[in-house]
Amino acid sequence: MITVMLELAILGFLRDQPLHGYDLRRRVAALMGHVRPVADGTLYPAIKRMAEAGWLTRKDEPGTAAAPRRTLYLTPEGRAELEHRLREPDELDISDENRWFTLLAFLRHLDEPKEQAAVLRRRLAFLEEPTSFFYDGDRPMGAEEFPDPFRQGLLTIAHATSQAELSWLHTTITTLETPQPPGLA
Amino acid sequence: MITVMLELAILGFLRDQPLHGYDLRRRVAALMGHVRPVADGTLYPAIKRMAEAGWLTRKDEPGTAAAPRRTLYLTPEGRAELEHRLREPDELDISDENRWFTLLAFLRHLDEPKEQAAVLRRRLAFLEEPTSFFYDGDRPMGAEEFPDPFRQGLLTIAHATSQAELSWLHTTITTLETPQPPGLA
DNA sequence: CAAATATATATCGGTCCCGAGGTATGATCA
DNA sequence: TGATCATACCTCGGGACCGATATATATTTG
Repeated sequence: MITVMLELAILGFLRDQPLHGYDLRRRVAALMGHVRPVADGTLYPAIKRMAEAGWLTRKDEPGTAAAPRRTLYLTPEGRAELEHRLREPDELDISDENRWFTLLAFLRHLDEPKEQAAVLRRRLAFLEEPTSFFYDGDRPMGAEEFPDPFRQGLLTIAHATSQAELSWLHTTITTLETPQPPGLA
Repeated sequence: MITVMLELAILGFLRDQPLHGYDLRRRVAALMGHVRPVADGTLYPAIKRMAEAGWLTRKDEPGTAAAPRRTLYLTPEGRAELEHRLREPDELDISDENRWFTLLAFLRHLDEPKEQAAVLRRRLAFLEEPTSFFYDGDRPMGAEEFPDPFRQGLLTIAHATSQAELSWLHTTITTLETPQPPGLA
């Protein structure tokens, strides 16, 4: 599960600029450290695996720093992979919440506002499904299942979260789909 | 990581009433299925492990249903373990968000409102720390790190979530700590 | 009547992932 | 000058977890 988020983050950061592993580690920690910490024993094997898949190349740079660095460059294949993963997210559900946030963090790498809006619309469609969250089948999980104030609180918080995201999605999609008058700055 | 949430849920459900494994499975799925699905290969070993730890006992009931049931009963040791875990949550951070919600779902099992409020206060203290979420050390992660509208949206949603929880915590703590006039209802 | 589905419990192989440790150098500080 | 820390990369053992599978019966559906 972490692999999917981590690989997306690596592809996204390397599209911004070439980085060496240690630097990448810092950025990944800043992005998802509080949500899901990533260990060295996960990061470095991921880099190796992705290099073998041809999504990035490694160039040794001895003498640059304290220890020998291996700078990582995104290949055209890696760039294509990133864009594929942004365009065709295969899961948008709650159990993959972290993954959705990671995707959001790199959605700017799809150049077309129309494409960006299309991805947001998919998330919106998912959130608006009555089967999404706190539903069991088609029956909402309400009073009976959550009789005490603490479970009620859980529902309250979940509802507020979902409302916040929905309203953000609506305004952002509108903005993205409003055609920009050409010739302006 | 799932172990902690799952065991808490099992202890909590069994404090309500004895259940057999399949029933427990349904309830666990209803509670955390959308957040984090739990496989059979995780649930049944957990039951076994917890029985060996002395937190629950199993009683075979042949002929009750299609297949032979093994009804699960919480032992006094299991009950003590549950209350210990509710009273002394060792982690309340974001990476353990699911765990916090699971704890909330069973907090009613601490009988004293004062004790319930104490746990909420700890969560409140954590959320109000400036080092909590979207902070890197003591520097808030703001404009520079999240330059595009999508990362801004991430911040917006996270902020709304946190505000919703904070306001709920404040009112609930106040209610819990308001002494009930004796002799009513 | 046959097939499919739901009930019900459990094991096992294999993968994913983390924590700990290993290696090495430059910088900082007492 | 010696200790300690930050930089920098990587491996390995082991535990947690999932998916698949096995088994067996009652009920529903075609």
